[in-house]
Amino acid sequence: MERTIISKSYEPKQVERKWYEYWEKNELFCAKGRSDKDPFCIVIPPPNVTGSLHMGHALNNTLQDIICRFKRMKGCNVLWQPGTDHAGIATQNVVEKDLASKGTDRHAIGRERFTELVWDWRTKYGGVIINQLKRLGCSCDWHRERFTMDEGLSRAVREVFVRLYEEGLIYKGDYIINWCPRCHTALADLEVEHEETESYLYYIRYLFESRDGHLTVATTRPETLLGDTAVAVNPEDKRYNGLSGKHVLLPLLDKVIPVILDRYVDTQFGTGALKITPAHDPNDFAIGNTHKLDRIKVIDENGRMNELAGPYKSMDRFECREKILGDLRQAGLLVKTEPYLHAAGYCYRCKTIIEPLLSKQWFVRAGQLAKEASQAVRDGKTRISPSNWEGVYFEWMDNIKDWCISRQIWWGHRIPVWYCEECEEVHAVKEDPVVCKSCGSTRILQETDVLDTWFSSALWPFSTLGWPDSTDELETFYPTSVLITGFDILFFWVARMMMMGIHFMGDIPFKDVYIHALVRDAEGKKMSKSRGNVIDPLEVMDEFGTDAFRFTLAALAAQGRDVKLSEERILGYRHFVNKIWNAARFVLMNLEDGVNTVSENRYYTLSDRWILTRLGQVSMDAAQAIEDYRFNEAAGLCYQFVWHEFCDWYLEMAKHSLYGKDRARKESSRATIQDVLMAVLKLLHPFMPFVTEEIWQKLPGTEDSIMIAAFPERSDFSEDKGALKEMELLMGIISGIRNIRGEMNIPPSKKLSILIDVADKEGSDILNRNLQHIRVLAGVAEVSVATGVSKPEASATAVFAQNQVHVLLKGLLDFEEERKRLRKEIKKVEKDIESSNKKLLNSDFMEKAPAEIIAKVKDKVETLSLKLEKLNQSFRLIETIDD
RNA sequence: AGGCGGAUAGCUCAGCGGGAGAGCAUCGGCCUUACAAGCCGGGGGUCACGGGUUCAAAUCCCGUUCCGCCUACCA
Repeated sequence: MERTIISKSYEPKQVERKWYEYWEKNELFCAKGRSDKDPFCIVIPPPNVTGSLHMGHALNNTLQDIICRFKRMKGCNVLWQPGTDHAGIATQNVVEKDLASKGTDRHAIGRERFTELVWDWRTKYGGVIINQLKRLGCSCDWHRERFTMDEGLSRAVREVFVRLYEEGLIYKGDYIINWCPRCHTALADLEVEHEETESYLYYIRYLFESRDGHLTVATTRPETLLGDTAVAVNPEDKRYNGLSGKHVLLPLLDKVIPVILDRYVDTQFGTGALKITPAHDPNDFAIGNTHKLDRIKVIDENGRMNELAGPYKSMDRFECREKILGDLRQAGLLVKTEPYLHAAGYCYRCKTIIEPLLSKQWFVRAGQLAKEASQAVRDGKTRISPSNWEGVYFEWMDNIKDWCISRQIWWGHRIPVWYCEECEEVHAVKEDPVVCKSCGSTRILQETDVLDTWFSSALWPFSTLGWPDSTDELETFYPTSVLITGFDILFFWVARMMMMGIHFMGDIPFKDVYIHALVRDAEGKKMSKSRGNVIDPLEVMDEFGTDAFRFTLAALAAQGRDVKLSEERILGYRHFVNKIWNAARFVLMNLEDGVNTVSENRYYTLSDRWILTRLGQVSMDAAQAIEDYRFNEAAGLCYQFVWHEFCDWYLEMAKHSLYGKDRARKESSRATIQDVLMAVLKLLHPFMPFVTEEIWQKLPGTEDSIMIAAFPERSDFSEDKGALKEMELLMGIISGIRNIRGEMNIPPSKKLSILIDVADKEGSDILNRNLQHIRVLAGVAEVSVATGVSKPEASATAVFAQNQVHVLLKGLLDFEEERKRLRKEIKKVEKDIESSNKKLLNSDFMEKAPAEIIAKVKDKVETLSLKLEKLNQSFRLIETIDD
């Protein structure tokens, strides 16, 4: 590797691609099927093949990568299992759109040709998101990349389907489902989005069969009255006493339908009379079942009225609504129309209004599966954090409904069920059959529906590891360590993986689930294309660099809080990246001429001992924060430590040795700043893989990637409490002088003379050993340290602990300024003392507060009182002096 | 409708029982040979409002207001 002085600022673009290729080429992301190391495994939430990297992906995968890189450096055999999801409806939509632009459609070219085209599309574009993840630095084991429709996963899907079918956990049944007339498929309840929609509530008169009166019902969907098979009222509703057994005439069709009683009806809403259309409304369907009503389907799969709609046949559902309203008006049956706001269901893919339709669909019986999945979390086998999501999970699991798994599209796993046309036998089989197993007929037809996309992703944690075969990977990595995902797919995906994993593997799919926040826009809105409020992560990476972007995401990823991304914040962290770059530049410049590493007879200065101690502490704290998924805290610790301790104090103090005449110290210091920098790089690497690798490789003696370096441990650094204490004093004194300089507006070019009145021998030794640091860091020319000196008249004074620093300002001191400054300080200290004293005078506090708190407060008052006394002395001395 | 979360410095947000914090912005002083994407210093907050628990509340509990999200079968 080239070891030259590096440029003044960090240029991410040139660097990122280079190192990613290097990592891949050297197989640093590869996991071992068998290994002595502790296994650590994350399965990626597979992005849709149609996907393009958005903020959600960026956050999700950054967090995963941080943990994976961290665990690798901690010595684990890490498998980050990547792959993509075939995303049935989404992908089919993309290809259909393409066909439409060519003036054709899927029906014209047929199922076989169409799926071929989708596969072609996938080959051509399916890698886009993968490359974007690489851009983000994701350290997935790409050799193991899987696709939910590849051969192995398809085999797993069939195995699961057939076994569930044989166990009676999959069935086909009549049900009212959410139908998207545009996508032409059933949608699960979860795939329906509810949005407040302005509509009208129509009051329609249903005459009694005897024509001696009427009932008025309120509805938002008058067109469905064609399929009405009853009108329901609440049995408790006094207005409708004695209606039991009566019949009414369906308006326009004059069909006789019964009035039924059902407690479901809300007496407060509308007129308290509810029309029942079992074939086109989920609630009506349920009521229809209890009252054994006919189900008359009047709207077809295209959203048009069918032959049962009589005169309205083949009209569009909305067109029909207008026509019916007109006819009702004419017949005098439309009583009134009120504007009405209600939540209408929309297809989550294409935003078409959902039509509840009666149809035959395949279902997974979810009850028992959910119970076990729920229990596993109650037993603590799988922990969900932040823990409030456990409640949400239980709520869902305990009220679960059967899962509609069939979709009427062509792209997906075709349901492995064959119908025999001769004996009407139904077979669910793993291998495509040639003849009917029962009667031997060759006239067998496969089910045309495909499975819900989530069916295959539910198997992801074990299907990707080789199931149903027994493999080393399953043996080593199942259950996986942690699943990291957004809460938006807690039900879609996490819950179902739990059910399937427990059922088929006999064990939970992951030990931890970490639910992170959603990235939102400035108003807290979910970013979405349709809203036009997306910030493109690729553009952000272009502008600020990937490391800055990743660090921003980590720093903002506080548990349980949404991330509202701002460019300013990213800019701030780009500065941080640059700061690291320049710290490295400084180290490299000092290493350049000659000796690089001194391993023996190292001379450790105070600042060396201090920074090494701090490194141990920070490394431990940061590691623990990552382990606990407190990414923002880990990032914050690193930021604070690297910038304000490593750069601002340590490197500045190291200059003394580095620029000094003492050859041995100089070389020793060179070695130590390199050691410290290397530890800092390792600490930061999980967050900022690129810049840390770039610098790492420029340092002497680093032929291997930083990826395989060991993450700093506390035990790597000796803990020197004395160094912490000494530095505290030194920093306090220096800060005191700087504060006076700042407040007095004394430019740094003006060197100061100071007199330090030190409390004890120990302090005086410490300061005397470090006079040079005081000179350089505080801009002091003359300094003397003594005990019990009196304050020179023309001086400004700072008090730290029990020490006083007098800055001599002969002829310079603006006494009024200094009085102001001291008064401010005195006031602050007095206020502090007062509030603490109040506590000490409170007998309840003294009785009930823990001893250590009381001791702390006492100690504080004592220290502050001494400080106050010294400040007052200083103040009195100049109190009456005029300029 | 129910559930969940939020309200802290001008802005974006940490902190969630014992000294009000960060980044950005702002003000003052500095081109001090790693970094002006920088260095040094300062100012700025009845921690939404009202109650309560506690020796002690930004932090826990109840209520109010305003915001956001999720779930839901009021046609």
